[in-house]
Amino acid sequence: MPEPDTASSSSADRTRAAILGAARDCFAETGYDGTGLRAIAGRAGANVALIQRYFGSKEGLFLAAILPRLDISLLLDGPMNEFGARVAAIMRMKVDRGSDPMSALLRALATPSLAPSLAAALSRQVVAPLAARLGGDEPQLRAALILSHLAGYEMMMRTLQLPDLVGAPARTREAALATTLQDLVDAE
Amino acid sequence: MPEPDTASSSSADRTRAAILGAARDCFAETGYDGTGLRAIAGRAGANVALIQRYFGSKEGLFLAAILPRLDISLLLDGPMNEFGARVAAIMRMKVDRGSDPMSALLRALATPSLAPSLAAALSRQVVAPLAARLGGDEPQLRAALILSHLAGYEMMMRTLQLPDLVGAPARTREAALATTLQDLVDAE
DNA sequence: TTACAATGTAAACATATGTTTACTTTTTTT
DNA sequence: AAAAAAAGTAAACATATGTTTACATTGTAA
Repeated sequence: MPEPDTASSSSADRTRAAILGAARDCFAETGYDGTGLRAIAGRAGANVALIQRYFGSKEGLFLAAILPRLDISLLLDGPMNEFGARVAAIMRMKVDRGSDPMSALLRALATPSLAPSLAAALSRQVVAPLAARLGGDEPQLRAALILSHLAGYEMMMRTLQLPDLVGAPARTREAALATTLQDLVDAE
Repeated sequence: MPEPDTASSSSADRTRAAILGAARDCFAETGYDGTGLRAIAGRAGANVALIQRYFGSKEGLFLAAILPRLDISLLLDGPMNEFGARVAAIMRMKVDRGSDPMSALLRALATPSLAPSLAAALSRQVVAPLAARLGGDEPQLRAALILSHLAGYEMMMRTLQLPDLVGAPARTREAALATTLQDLVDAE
């Protein structure tokens, strides 16, 4: 019984990983409801039934593909008095490649059946680590508001592509984003 | 050929209105993808085929039900130096009844096919009127950021019900929301 | 009352969905 | 090499979807 949990190995692990990767791409591009299991399987070069075998259900696949990638350590890597500018810069770099977990998660926020799982994961993996780096009062609330602002910003920028936002000068837009985020970090 | 465009009248206008109302409720509760036309028709006490007759398609019904209700004049009714507090208060009152266009629209932001229509409507009916009341530089951008923040806030509060947000003291939460919004209004 | 258009109804259509079943091929173990 | 487990495949299942068609009912005008 070989059990290479994290490392990769023969066949099963390869297709498992291929399915996970294809799922991340599809969910990010067309959302949770808009993605069919056959599209994922086709993209992964695997059979549809293998999704059920390895992940139990569509929801199980989504959670397995997205939740482990919810990591904000990159955003927290540095002094917190530069948090706003740092996050704004990282957001700019991620605009091109839309297959990341952030896009997939944003598009899944509107799916009621996923809400409980996503809320718990965001609270534990995003809000909690961020709040731990915040001083002042109500760090959890302020961390949640930072997440809210980023979620709204990314949704308007990527999913909706609101012209008033995407059409604004990049420097001005990023400066405004950085200011709002930093204000939430520095709130008394 | 009676054509009572805005006013109401016999039969056809009544069921038309019933379908619109039921659509608003359903879309707000279960989202765009999660709502079936049969659910709307049943709630309206009408036949499914009438939806096609009166609104052409599911997308046509959604747009007809939501877009005309996108009105922020209530938020703009008052001095702009109290904008943040005013909006925060209004948001609190709307938490209970979730059948309003805002909930429906939030849940539809993730549906790619609706994005172009929604972006145009939000830009024209929300961002533009708000920007017209803002002084300073880049009023359009700042208006779009205000909308983004509200969208993220409402999504985390209602759809996701993020515990760090809904569990925070109401007064503190609303004060923080008001501050962020007012800062965007007053930005230099 | 007879025509005609408006309104409403029931059923079928075509398709897509997530999931399951039965089976074949490949790999590993004995 | 024979047996057993693992991995992969193809097809069916049950259901739900948006949409369309053909038909019945109602209301109105001639």
